[in-house]
Amino acid sequence: MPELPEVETIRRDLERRIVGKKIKAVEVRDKKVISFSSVILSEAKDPFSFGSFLRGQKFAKIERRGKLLAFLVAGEKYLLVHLKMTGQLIYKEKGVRNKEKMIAGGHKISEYDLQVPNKFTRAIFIFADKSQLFFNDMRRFGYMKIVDKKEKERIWREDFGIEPLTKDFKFQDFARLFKNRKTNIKALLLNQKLISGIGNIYADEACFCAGLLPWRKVASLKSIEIKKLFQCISQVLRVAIKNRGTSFSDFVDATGGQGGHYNFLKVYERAGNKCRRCGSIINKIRHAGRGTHYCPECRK
DNA sequence: GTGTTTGTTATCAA
DNA sequence: CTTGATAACAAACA
Repeated sequence: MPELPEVETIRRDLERRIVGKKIKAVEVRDKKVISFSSVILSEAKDPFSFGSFLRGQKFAKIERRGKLLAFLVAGEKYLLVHLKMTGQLIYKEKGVRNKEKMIAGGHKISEYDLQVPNKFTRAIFIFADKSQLFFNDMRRFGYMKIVDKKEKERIWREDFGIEPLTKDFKFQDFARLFKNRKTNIKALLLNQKLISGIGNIYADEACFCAGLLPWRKVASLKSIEIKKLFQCISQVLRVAIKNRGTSFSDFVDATGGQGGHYNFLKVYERAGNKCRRCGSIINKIRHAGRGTHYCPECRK
């Protein structure tokens, strides 16, 4: 599951590799993952394909909001890319076998990740220098969508809450989310309209870091606990980015390599193992329909 | 055949 | 109107 650290890792990987390169061709293997905003469609004089829209253009920069990527193209249009659960963006230079980079690490990575294209490749971008970008998605939840600047900015403004790791991530704004709300900590952290980019892995990790049980009602938190959680979110996300994200099922970075954060996780996917802080056994329950990991002892 | 995995949205309830 | 809780979706794997 690519969350903020994984998507940011991909963004950085791709920015230095594909920005400025001319798009020579686009191969769409699965139309389900492609769409256009209605404004784009109404602007078009003639019906056009995804490929003909992007051909000859360049990605000028790559932005990220939460788990969503936006590739800027000419005419202030954006290609939005959401990887949802199993999406991948894998860049490959001509003649380079990504397979050779896929060494060690080993956490249940599918054999299909070892080579591109594969049967889950939904679209391929071919650049003028013969390098290629593969959009893979086993489950087909992910999407690529062309939108105009206005729509992109509306999404940036309305669909996402506070962006962690930016100057807009201020304690006062974060603490305000806890007022007059009947929900629990984990549901709040997973709500993209309140705070962007946190998914199941880092929600559990942030709660553990703060010594808080994920199902606690947010209204019951003392100011000092909210402060701790606020600091933990930044810390947990920063370290995960530094380690290039967590790979345990499908995530690979933009070169097809695994993230290095798996072995640093404190609770996620560690049920039955000893807590790295206190030595008791990490537990896992189902909360709000999601696997939720916690240490029964490490909490204030 | 069954249960499990989760990001997001749809739907219904309060 | 807002908010919250839950189901549904997708597809592969153990």
